[in-house]
Amino acid sequence: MFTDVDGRALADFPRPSVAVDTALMTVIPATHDTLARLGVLLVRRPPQSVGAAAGWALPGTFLHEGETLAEAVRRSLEVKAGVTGREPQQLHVFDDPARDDRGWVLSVAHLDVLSFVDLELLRKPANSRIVALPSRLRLPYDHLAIIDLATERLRREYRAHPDPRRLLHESFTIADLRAVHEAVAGRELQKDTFRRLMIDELESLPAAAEGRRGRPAQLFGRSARHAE
Amino acid sequence: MFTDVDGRALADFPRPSVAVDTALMTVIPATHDTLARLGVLLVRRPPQSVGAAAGWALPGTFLHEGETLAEAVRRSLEVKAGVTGREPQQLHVFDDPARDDRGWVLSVAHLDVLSFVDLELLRKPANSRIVALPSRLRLPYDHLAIIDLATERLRREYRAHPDPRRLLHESFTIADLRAVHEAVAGRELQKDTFRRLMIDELESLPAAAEGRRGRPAQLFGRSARHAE
DNA sequence: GAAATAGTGTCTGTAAGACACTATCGG
DNA sequence: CCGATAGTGTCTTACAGACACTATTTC
Repeated sequence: MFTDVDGRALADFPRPSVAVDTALMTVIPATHDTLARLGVLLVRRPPQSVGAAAGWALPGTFLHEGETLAEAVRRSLEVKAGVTGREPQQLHVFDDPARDDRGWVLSVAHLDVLSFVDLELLRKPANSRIVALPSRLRLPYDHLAIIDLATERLRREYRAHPDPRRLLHESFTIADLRAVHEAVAGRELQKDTFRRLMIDELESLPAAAEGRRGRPAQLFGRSARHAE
Repeated sequence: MFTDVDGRALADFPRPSVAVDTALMTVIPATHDTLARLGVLLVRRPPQSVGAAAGWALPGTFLHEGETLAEAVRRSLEVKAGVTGREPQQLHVFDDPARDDRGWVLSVAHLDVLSFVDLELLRKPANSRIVALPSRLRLPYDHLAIIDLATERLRREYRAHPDPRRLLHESFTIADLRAVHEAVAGRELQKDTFRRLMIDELESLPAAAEGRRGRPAQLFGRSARHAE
């Protein structure tokens, strides 16, 4: 039986193509009649794609030589959507040998997060769109599974700490923070419980929010201890 | 500037070698003067290894064509240690382009778990050893980081559920279960709290443990609801 | 009975969930 | 004053941690 050995020349083995696919998530702000919601960036698939209908997909690319996965993720976001990613995080390797009919392609799924404002300022509208989740769109390959993994990961991150991915700016009210967390969680969070859970990791600033109805809210920033 | 496109021929891109490395974890039973401890399987590195001293390492192999990562993990355990793995689980992809001086090699780290008895019955003693953790051994590549990731993952799995990786047989006492959980956690767990945490997911069997000192303990099995 | 281990009663502190109340703004 | 939003007091429930007690076996 044939078994490989560490010392054997690497060139003797057929090698897979390695791709990255990224769920670039954001929180779509509330409008007058909808709450804030989680969203994901999709890019237009090139029409010359073989074996699959043109349409929308997560941004992805093949890993280049001498490149790390995180660099490939940032490059694919830059090239496909004009967006600069921040901290791509690995989710899972999809490895079904038959998952891509163009050949043997492993895909390393990633999560990255960007604020809606940054995303809208950077992205190329002709090539990309942001869809609210959950979406009824049909996506190719394992892209729906990637979005589910990304959502789950993000929810866990946001469960016990204030805006760990920094979707908000330096100062914000607890109501702002709660709206973001509710969008990520996909459900309403009780205001008193939420406040008590987060307050320990926030630092109150010597200012209050202006230009809103009702009692002005205290502004907060991330406390030094938890700002990382 | 050169940018790849999905439809471009895959063969045009240089491809990395893809390896798997596995932390095959077990719980080393208690002896008369030591508590049960977490252990990991190491295999002897082939002497012809280039660029690194021969010694001990996690079992690993290169991914073969048409193979899934989990299959490669099982094959590497079989070939390198004579052991049949069960449910390899991905931990992380190590992707530093310079991490392996033999060339461009990505490594997908995995975790698998096997009971000590099964492991000792199967493994080839000349090629492999089981070391208790934490270990002071120097290991090549990212293998120490893999072991840390594996330990952390296993600890989370064992925090709130009875023996999810089935290191114990069908029936066991709560003391047996606690010994395993203490080995995984790396610290003592209080017996009353532990019992109350686990009891809901256990089913008491119509038998008691025999051949031990003191009051015989109730035997339990996994309750149907939580057996998965 | 003594030693050893199994199993339980119960107190305390913490924290989530829930509800209702008070506080402070614009108009 | 009213409407609106911010922020808090407090009750209930659950549960982890801790301690001490009872229970049942072997020797």
